[in-house]
Amino acid sequence: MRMTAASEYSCLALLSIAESGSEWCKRQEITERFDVPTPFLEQILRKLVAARLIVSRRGSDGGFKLARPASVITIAEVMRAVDGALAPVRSVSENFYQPSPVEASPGFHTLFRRVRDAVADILENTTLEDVVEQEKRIRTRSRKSAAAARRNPARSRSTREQA
Amino acid sequence: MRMTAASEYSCLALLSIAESGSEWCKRQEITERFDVPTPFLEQILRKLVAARLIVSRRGSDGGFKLARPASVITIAEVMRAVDGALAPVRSVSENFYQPSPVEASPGFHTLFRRVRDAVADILENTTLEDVVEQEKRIRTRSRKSAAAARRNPARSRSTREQA
DNA sequence: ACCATTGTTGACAAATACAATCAACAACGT
DNA sequence: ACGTTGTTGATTGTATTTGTCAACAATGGT
Repeated sequence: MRMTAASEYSCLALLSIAESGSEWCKRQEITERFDVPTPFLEQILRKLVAARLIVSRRGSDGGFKLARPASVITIAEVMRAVDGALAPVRSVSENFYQPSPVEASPGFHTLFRRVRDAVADILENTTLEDVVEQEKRIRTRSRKSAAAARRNPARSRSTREQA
Repeated sequence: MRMTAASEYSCLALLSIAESGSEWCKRQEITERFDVPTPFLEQILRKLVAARLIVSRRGSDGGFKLARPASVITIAEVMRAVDGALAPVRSVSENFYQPSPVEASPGFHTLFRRVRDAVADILENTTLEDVVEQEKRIRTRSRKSAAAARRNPARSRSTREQA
């Protein structure tokens, strides 16, 4: 019930690219920031280009940019482009249907359909922009709490959790 | 983002076993009903026994029974016993935590955590009994609609969907 | 025109996980 | 004792995942 490393990396790559804004984001920026094996990242970026989520430019000032604003790229699209179906079993997939054993059981079929819908509901309604915003908020918050911790170490979260 | 064939089969196996009630359900019943490769089913049943979800008895009147009432076996337990984590990435798993790349992004980490919670929420709160009940209801309904279809083929669902 | 930089492509290889199989064995009921 | 049924461990084939490589193509700067 899990996604592949490739789709994890693709998320991180898109984060870097999104944060680069109108600048061309180089592969190297991504591999350095997130420690992704370079040639593996190549493949992943290829898929993202093929899926028209990003565009690329070669040359000394080349790199990658989002093909459309982050606000209209859903994470569901990303996952589908890289991993395929969102559904736990192929037989309940909307976009990648294939027969599978659970079809023999209406009860389980319904259940897994609900799971698929729950996952899809989240990922369809979360855009890359949402994630970038969330990312900013959390980074700001942790800078603040780090500052607070320096002022008063006794009350800080990490100190408490040592206990 | 999908579960394995093994956990699909394990669901079907548990359905058969649950429906057998206090009777011992034989392996053969399961393989015949759902067309599961027999020796593969062995392995799966082993895991279910090891996870103490079912108990077994050898001998000419042997077979498998639920280890506890279907009403206190959640599908989440089943999936964990056979497939491991419910989470899309190991780093957001409650029961099978392991480091994984997305940890480098608080934004995505939060998102995938939400996905995990949504899935867990469904599977933790659905018992095997719920599925069996659902199964009965749907079978009754389709018998009724089959009867209805015989009375008035023009309005039946399957006829409409041919269009 | 040339060069360094950067992305593109396709093929390839290693590692892992998945799915399936088998044979010898152990318990149980009659 | 006998047949039935589950148990165990080892093993195998295959697909997928993950990672690598080398040759190539475009771009910008000099």
